Amino acid sequence: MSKPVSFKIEAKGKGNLARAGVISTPHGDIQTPAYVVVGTKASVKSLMPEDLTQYVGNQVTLANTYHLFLQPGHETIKAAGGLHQFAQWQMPTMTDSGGFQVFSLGAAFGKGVTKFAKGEVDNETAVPAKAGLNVYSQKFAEDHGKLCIIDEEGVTFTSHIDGSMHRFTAERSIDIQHAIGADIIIAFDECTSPTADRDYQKEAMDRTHRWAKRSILAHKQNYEALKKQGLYGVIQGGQFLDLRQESARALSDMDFDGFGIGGSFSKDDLGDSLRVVNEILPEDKPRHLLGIGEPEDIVEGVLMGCDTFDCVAATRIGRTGTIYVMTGEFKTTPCGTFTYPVSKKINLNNQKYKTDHTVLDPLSLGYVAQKYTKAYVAHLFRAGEILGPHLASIHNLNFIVNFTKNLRDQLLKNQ
RNA sequence: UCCUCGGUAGCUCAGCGGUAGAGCAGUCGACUGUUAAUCGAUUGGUCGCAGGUUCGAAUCCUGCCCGGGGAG
Repeated sequence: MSKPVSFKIEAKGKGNLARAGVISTPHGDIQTPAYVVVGTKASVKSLMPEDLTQYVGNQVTLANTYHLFLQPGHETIKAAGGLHQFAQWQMPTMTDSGGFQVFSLGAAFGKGVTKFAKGEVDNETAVPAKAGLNVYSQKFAEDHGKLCIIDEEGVTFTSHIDGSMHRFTAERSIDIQHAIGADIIIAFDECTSPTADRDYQKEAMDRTHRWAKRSILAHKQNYEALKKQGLYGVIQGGQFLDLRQESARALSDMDFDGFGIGGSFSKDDLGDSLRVVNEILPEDKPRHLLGIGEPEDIVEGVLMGCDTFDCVAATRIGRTGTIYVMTGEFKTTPCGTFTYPVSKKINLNNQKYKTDHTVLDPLSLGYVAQKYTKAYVAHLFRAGEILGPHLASIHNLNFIVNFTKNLRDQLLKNQ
């Protein structure tokens, strides 16, 4: 039986691990390197799927198992004919397993910790743990300091929506992802905190490996799903390179269709973490870097052998008025493989943009970037008009999708 | 004309004897497998005016000015 998800390399970087390729899925091909747009609740916040195809230009979209399980429920999506049909996502799709919520509702809950260690944890910008929570979840959070608890078998969550209790195991996550029906599904893992020590990273990694084996078994028991969906296993190990390598070796021996590289990183050695992993992973399978996606991180990721990237940054910062703009400068990577445009983030809420009648980004070819002015979009944000977040999100996604595509083009051209 | 309620930050208001606070707006910041149209920080005021009582008044008293409501 041929695999529903396969990967073919078209070009490689010289003196590094970069590669351009094609991931084939039942809903079409993904030309890599590629940026994966995040639509957690089967919705890219504020965008229609038509906006994606017309103005963003992404090839693949990712939803979240935990969120869709809680709302509207995976059975509802299955009854609708699957995620593509339900959300009108007419392109390849992925679902994340819920492993990130083990982190965001667990170790990171209310602490302002992100999966990226950047020096000290800034408690001042931490999201209040109980912000907007229902009384049941508040009680759970008071008792446990978080909304999810891990054990060997899986994870017990209290819903952040209504406080109801739920249990995720490797098998359960796979079952739910089968019902949702994305082309690429991801084994249930534990996204660890960068504040966790080595002992804990090792413990969590080993547990994730055990869950990985169980995920494969669960997947292979569903023949229908096996024909339509590819399964990725997730590398862990945190900031510890030897653990990363151990994780890569363990996962390489398992029958996955591709790999996610997850967990926490330190800003300084993201590249090293990816390199040591991708040197070990089988070359003929796609590698997805989970949740990383600032422009320079993507350059680093591609250079170190990653094929796809998803990140909420573009839509999250866009929704509150920050956009990527190109500076007009270019940088070339030390190996000479890539020359990429230097970008910066500007906050349209700043006073100076009230009267800036230049377009969002004169250097971009994006429709929104060329069509609408900073003064106009700044006005929309001040006025609380929903069109502001909408346009800024489209702009940022278009920027980062093309930024990533440009790296692919360079690999093909320099072949 | 009388009665009554009120006049505190740009706006809406809290404070009612120990020299002022909140929300919003304004200004700035953060955001990396979305608990996020979110979160954080921060600039604004001789408390309508003039007297008085008091060690001390936004707070009590008197007068005046301005606004809402009522009576005639």
